[in-house]
Amino acid sequence: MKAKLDVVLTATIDHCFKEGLLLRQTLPKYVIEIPNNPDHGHFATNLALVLAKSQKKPPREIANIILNNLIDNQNLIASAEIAGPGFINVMIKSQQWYNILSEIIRLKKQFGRTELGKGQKIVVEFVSANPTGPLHLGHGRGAALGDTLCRILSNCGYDVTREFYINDAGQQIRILGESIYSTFKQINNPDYPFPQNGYHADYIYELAQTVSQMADLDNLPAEESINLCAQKGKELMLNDIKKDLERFRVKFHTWSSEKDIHNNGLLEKTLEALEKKELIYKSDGALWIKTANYGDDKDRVLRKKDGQFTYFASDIAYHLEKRKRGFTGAINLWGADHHGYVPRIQSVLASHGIPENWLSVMLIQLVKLWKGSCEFKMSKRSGHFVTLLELIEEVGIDAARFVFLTKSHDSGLDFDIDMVKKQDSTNPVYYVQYAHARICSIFRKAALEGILMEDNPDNFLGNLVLDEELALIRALAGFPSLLDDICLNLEPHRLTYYLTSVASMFHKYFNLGAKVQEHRIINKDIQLTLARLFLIDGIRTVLSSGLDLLGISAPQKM
RNA sequence: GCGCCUGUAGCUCAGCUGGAUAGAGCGCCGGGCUUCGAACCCGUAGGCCGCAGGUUCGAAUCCUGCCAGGCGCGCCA
Repeated sequence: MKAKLDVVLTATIDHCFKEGLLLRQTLPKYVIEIPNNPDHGHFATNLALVLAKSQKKPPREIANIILNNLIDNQNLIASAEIAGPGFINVMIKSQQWYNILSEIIRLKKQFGRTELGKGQKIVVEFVSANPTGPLHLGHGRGAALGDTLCRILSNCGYDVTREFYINDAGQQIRILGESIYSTFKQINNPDYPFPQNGYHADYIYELAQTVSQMADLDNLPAEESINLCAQKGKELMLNDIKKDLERFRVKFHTWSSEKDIHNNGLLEKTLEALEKKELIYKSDGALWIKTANYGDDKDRVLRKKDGQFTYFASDIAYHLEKRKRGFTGAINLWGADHHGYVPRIQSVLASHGIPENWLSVMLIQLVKLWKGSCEFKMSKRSGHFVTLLELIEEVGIDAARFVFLTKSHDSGLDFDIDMVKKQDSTNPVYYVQYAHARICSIFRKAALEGILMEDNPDNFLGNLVLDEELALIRALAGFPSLLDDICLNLEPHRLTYYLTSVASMFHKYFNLGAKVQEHRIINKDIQLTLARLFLIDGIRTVLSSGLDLLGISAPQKM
């Protein structure tokens, strides 16, 4: 609808240029927005305000010229007026809104699908937890945000690949092996030394139990046992991670392994290519890459003096490989503690002529845990953390996802454990789900009363004349463009606010019937009843689609 | 010291990318079920949008400088 109105405005301005009513110029940026205050119309535009300077006329005068020359071929506009300093407030004809509701009812869950990303192939890398321990709350936030973003991108026509990058090549896997092995040895020998920086936690003990049943750790050479513990521990951990993610309704298409990059020669090939581009050099016995020329603070080491590759080296290979796989765009969801790596990796991409906007990095600020007024410090090494699994067992998947998804990713998140535990019926997710269940219940009631739904809504919708009804239709109409906005700005959290607001409008509307018989959805006037049933059917469709995109269930009863 | 993020109601957070009277949930106080689901609705109280300048018709939003908090600045992973 906004787009249709924009057509009207540009046609009008064009007309004014031709007639010499306005000086010909390129249009400055203006907005068409939905005003907070319903008195300001369905849409408001600042077009006249932004034109004032270059036209050298007062904004209200320009607004007047525009309104006197409106080219409204599609017959959208019911009325339009000038307000305040020069806003143009526009009311759209009710019939236009009925048409949209009719479309929602016809399209059902297809409504809201858009083609914004048509032809674009993007890879979204998220979670990417080290397989050295179970997923904790921070991973949960990344998982919920990444998964929902992927769902919305797919909905909007993007071809999305969900990817988990496994850091399975470094020192931390070695430490995992040592921790498991030492824990095993300590069962019979409490004095057996434990590695410095080792992981102290219950899950290590469980891994030690499992691995010791798979192999005779006591009679193998220590080194061999440690390798085995590392290998098996990693596999078991990764399995757990996959299981937890699936439980959390998060799926991946590809699991990309850092170790593979080392083993399959990709790293060497990448180095050769960098060499050809004269991007690397040797210094102090180490191998360096010139990132400083492309926006980084300084050059970085690829291979250390001791011959080991840095984490950054495989990261470069990984990202350049992603580019080669033909993606038109890439999105990484990283913990905010990795923000220092953004200019680093961007500079490597820049050195290959890859534009900066090819890779978007969403930095997810840390989740801080509180217990009452005390901060609950999490650490894998100390074994002191709250796992994702514990959270979903405590509050349920729907509630957990909703909490993560109501926060913007770049704002830190304080999570009070005690609050979360009691967030059963006070969690806002139930508010949205309740609206859906309530609508389903009304349809059950209607069926009991023998009301038969008609196929074609168009003969009935004209009965919807209450402000609340028209406001609801307008809110539903904004669903597709909201989803597009979310894709363009990478802001999945906005969907939760939208759904909460639609649910709120519905609950208010429903409650009108408590006081006034005629305002009930099922009432004595069958024509009106059918119209209202069509309306709430449309609401149900949008709520259900929206909840799907959040990975949250839309219950028929609760 | 440098860089990124944050600072909005008692608490947790939104604020549609510069718009008109700044919002929600929770919490507090009060009201509403003999008929469509009270997991709901209605009302009251609660704000120097961290502070100070600047940009303009117009600033929570953009710019500069401070203040406070978080996180990073390795030939660690």
